[in-house]
Amino acid sequence: MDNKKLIGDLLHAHGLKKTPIRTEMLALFMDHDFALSASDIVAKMTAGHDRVTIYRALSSFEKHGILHRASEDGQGIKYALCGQHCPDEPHTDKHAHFICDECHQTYCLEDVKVPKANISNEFSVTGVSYTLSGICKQCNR
Amino acid sequence: MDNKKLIGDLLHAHGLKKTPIRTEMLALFMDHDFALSASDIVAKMTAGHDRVTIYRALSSFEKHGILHRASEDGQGIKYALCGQHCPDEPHTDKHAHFICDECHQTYCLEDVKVPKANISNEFSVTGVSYTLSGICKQCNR
DNA sequence: ACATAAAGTGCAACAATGTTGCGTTTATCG
DNA sequence: CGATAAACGCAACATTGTTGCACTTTATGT
Repeated sequence: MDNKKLIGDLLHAHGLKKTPIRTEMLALFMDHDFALSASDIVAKMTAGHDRVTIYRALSSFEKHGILHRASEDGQGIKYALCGQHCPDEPHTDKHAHFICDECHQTYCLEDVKVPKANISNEFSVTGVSYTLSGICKQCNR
Repeated sequence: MDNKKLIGDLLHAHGLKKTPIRTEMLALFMDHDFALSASDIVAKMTAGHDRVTIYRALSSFEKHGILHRASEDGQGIKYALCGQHCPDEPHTDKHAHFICDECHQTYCLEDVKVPKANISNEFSVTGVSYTLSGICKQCNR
């Protein structure tokens, strides 16, 4: 796949610069079907880059609707690529996520929509998160 | 309310010892209708106790089905009291939670049940979490 | 009441995640 | 090419959570 071109366009479309680090980061996200944390990325990058750079890139990507938070299970925030039509904050790409108890990967369940909330109107709901856990497709074999 | 007696019974029923620290901790949970984190508790306790002690008490309470994790939003794990009939791990008291974007408190929505998951059987689901966010009843006034 | 075992507490030290400030480098656009 | 804004790297720090070890307190049986 020619992700290089795709990534360049993606960055450009959001007014971000196409740097080697950010290109490699997005390539990593495209190469995995599960979510990645900052430390996952640091570990997978070819050259050893500063953690701060990764954190700042992730924040920027989230703000621009390129990535969304897939889970934050105490071992850090994991991000995944947003769908095609996800705008800047607030994100609208609302689907469920799955966290594996064995390998601790987080998967986006794109086809599982987050259920509508039915709740006392003392609370104003603006966000919903729906997260399943158990054993994932890989560990299940 | 005579929570003192209640708390003693609760601890005893789980084979835990009734110490001043743990009694005060549980009293704190009974006095608040939102979830508390380890640092919340350290701040609210009358005497300055070691963080480690609080962490270990929280873990113990969770293991014995006295507390459950209400949220873990990056600023730490918040716990809340379990319902009457919650057994030891795994917890079965499954309800939704609400996190306020303004005051950052977490509320248990005891009457909002967690929706059933409808998901590919490549994944084995054993846990579900359903968390709403927005503005809470206090901040909404 | 007393001894004992188990549970609970405190201290020190540590690991991991995430942030901020600041100076330098790099990409992009005219 | 030159200017500007974004991106990067380093140092330093805050917070959350853990572990090992020694000591204290609670509950239990006799």
